[in-house]
Formats: sequence, C-alpha cells, structure tokens
Amino acid sequence: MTIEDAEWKPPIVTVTVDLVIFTVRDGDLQVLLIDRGIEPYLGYPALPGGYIDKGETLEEAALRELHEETGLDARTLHLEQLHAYSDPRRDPRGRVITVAYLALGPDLPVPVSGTDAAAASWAPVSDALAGRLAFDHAGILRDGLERARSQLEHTTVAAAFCVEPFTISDLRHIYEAVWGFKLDPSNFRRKVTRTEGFLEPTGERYVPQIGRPALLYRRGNAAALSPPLLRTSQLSSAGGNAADRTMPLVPQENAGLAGSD
Amino acid sequence: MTIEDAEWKPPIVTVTVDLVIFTVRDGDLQVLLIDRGIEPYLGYPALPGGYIDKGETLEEAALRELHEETGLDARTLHLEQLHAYSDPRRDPRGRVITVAYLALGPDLPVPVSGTDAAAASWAPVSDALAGRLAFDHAGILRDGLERARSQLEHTTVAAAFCVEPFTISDLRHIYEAVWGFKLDPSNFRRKVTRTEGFLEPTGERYVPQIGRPALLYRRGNAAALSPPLLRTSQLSSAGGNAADRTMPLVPQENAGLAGSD
DNA sequence: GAAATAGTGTCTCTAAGACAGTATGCT
DNA sequence: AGCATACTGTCTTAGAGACACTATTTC
Repeated sequence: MTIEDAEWKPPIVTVTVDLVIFTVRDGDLQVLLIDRGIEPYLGYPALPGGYIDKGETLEEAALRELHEETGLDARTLHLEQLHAYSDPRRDPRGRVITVAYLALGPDLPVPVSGTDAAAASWAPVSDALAGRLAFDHAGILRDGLERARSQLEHTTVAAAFCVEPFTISDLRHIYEAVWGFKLDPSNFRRKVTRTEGFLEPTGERYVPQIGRPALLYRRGNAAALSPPLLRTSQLSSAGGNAADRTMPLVPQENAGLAGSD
Repeated sequence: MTIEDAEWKPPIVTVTVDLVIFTVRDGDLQVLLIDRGIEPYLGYPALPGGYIDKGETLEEAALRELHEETGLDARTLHLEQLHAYSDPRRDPRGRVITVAYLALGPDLPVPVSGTDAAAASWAPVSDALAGRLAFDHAGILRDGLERARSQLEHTTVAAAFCVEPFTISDLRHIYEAVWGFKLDPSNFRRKVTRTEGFLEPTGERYVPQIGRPALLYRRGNAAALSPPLLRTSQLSSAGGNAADRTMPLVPQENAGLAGSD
C-alpha cells in the first residue's frame, strides 16, 4: 500500500485539482470555465483548477482554488469529490493526475478574474459540451453533470443552488434546469413539502409582478431524500428532453427569486 | 489547469492505489487484508495496494495489484473507483495520496501470497472494523462498505458476488450478507425476476440436500436497477445466519454529501 | 373582469411489505 | 410421513403521475 522499500523510487507524479462549478443562471445550468492563456490548449476553455499544495488535503486545495476563482466562501456551497483522472496521456507535458471536485452554488456574481491571466466566465453546460474543452475536461464535465443530476435524486442539494429565501418554484426550476425537463408543479410541491427537513418555512412571502404570491423557505436540516425523487418522468412539454442537449426547455422567464439577491 | 509555469516546481507527491476487495464467504461479507511486514504499522492488517506505475492509469494499477494479490482475472469481477484520500498525515513517511478502488467478486480461492512477504487473507468485515487497521484504512473500508451497500440498491452488481450459475437464494444471501439483515424471499424473488435483464434462466436446476430444487440463473445484461431495491426493510427474523451479526458494525459515516477526505 | 402563478384535492396505478398457501425435492 | 426450501398468489399500503380545481395577486 505505500512505501515498502527505502531504495525504491516511486514514479514522479503531479497531482492537481479540477473544479466543476455549477450554478443555475437565467434558468440554465451553467459551469465556470477559464480561457487557457498558455499552451497546450491555448485559447481553449478549461475547468478551473490547480496544484495541490504541500500539507493540504485535496479538498482544501479545491476550496482554495474555488475561492481564488470565484471569491466564494466555502460555507455557501456544496463541494464533493467527483473522480480521479489518470490517463498518462491526458496532459502532453507529463504525468498529471487530477482529482475533480463538484461544486454547487447559488447564482453567483460574475466571477472575479482568476489567479492567472485567464478570464473566468459562466457558460451554459449545453454550450460547453457542444464545443471543445482543454485536456479531458469534457469528460470530467460530463461526469460532473451526471453526478449533479443523480445527487438531486437522492439528496437535498438542489437547495444549495438557491439563494435564501426561495420559493418552491425556484427550487423546482433548479431541478428542471439540471435535469433538462419540466416537472409537474403539484407533485413536486407534494414531494418536497412532505420530505421532513427539506424546507423550512420562513412565514414570509414573495410577491411577484404577476401571479399569486408564494411562500418563502429556507434550507432544512435533512440531507438525504428518501424515498428518492427519481428522474423518470420527462413530462412532455414543449422543449426537448434531457440528455446532454439540456437547456432549451427551462421555464420561460423566471419571475421568481432565483435571479435576485 | 495544470503546469502553468515551467519554472515552478510542483510539490512532490506519491500516488498509490488501495483495494477494498469484498467477497461473500460462509454467509459473511469478507474483505481481503494483508499483514504488514514492515514499519510503520508493522503487524497491523492493511488493505492491499501499491504504487501506480509510470504509464498506467489508476484503474490499470488497481487491476494489476488485484491480480498480484489474488491471482484474479480482471474480467471475473467488478472494479470501481471509490475515493481519493489525501490527508497529509495519513502516512508518517511522507506525502502519499491514495486512490481507493472497490472490487467485488465471487467466493474466491484462498488468495495466493502477495507480492511482498506479507500474507493475504480474508476477514469478515465486522472483525476488520472491530480491530485496528493500518493508516486510514479503517475509514476507507467503511466507505467501501457503504458504497457496496448502496450499489446493491441501484445496480445488479450483487450478481458479481455469485459464482455462475446461481439460484435466487444465493443472490438473496449476497444482499443479506452485505446489508446485514434478512429479506423476504418472496418479495425479493418478485423484484429480481421482474427486473428485465437481471437474471437469465439457464433451464437447469440445483438439487440441494434438503428442500425443493431451485432454478439456476446467470447474470443478465442489465446494469441498473430501476426502480431501485432500497434497503428500508430490516426484516426481523431469527436464524443465526451472518445476516444478523453484520448489522451493528457500521458507524454511519456518510461520505456522500459533504466532500470527505 | 383577465392573466398568471400558487397551492389543494383526488383518482389511478405501480410497486413494495406482509404473509398465506402450494410445489417438490430429500431422508 | 415430515421437513425444508422453492415458488405462487393476494391483500394492503405508500407514493408517484396526471390533472381538475381553487386561491391570490397585478393589470
């Protein structure tokens, strides 16, 4: 399992952390990308990331990079390890293993410029997957998308996308943006309100410009969703279906809280 | 995202692969452990593992180690990446990041001796977790156990534990050993037989010494189980099989939601 | 009033839990 | 025969999908 022989020199490996940072903006699931300022893949969009420092864990490195790229506080969002990628040819310059992390957060301010000259910006996931990404980042992004979609089924992380306080519609729009299809508002409400600890009513309400005012909620304590909220439906509504083409089907014009702060 | 500056020397990191190899023997979920022959943790049981070689992926390294430790062919069993562990203090000799893999296989012959002098042997998971393990391997084992339990809910990997051909009871015993409680034979049968592609009838049957003969099956093509077979029941039934003993051994450590490490 | 969205109620259907009852081998 | 296990059937209930209906706001 580890260093069994003092004479033996283990292969030299560089370890980095890459971040798949998702948010929902304008009804779209978006991912934070930087534009590479150097070779290889000069000019290509890439996932933000960086080296792991001596003395820090991978998660600490991920949090540090996250803060550097977005100026975001760790406590605001959800972070989880996604997968380690180790193809020896994934970086033409040498042996670089990367551990990808998935971060989910509410609609963030346009990100501050990253540590290096590269500019960071949000891009709809559908656009990002339609084009080319540096390294194996397209695969990492796909894995992150699938993980996020799956997490919404089994946990309450969807609330991590919402700015508090939020309405049930806001929460539903998160599911619709991530899964790529619409949900029945009535059944969705029944599910989330009857799941103990998912939502905590604030007693206040949000008065939109049109339509009936909605009650506002905060995140509850529950982390798990059991039974899960499975994505089996794909309600036939105009707009395509899920898959990787995602986004064209999001709620038209979100008048709710989602975009405010 | 990777090597941005040729002058800059990234921290030196060693990368290893550790294996959580599960099988079901004598109605118990068992894990393959080696006895450490050197310091640190001399004499402690540990998960098998080793360095990643130049030019191979982590998964290839895991398969190689698996073969070295058990003499097992890759095709016989299920292998999946579990998690990367990176606490800077997890190995007293230096900076060692390990990527753990989960391997599930049918009741294997007693493992061949490992590559080093250390002897490999099967131990019930409950015993392994009751005692001390080297490094952070107890935590890795716990994560592996939870992952295996969860996989049984959502996939057909339970069949990977079975030697073909197998009966539905054999399959149920796998679930019972991994989950640690008994299942209703009737309802279990209904679930697995009605899941398209889980089981493929061979037409043959197994004639036990006592009881009615049972039909024999092979693994089908289906990988996913939807709807899932959730472990919500915990049927109380006497009958001192492994099932009853396995249960209390897991501190509920959730590696799922908040990134771990 | 109309338009629009929030929220309630309810019918149906699937699938799981419980468990009775039948089948088929063995000694 | 008696036992043990395999297998079938059925009643009940939890929960999801579908969707009609009511409520509350702005214009």
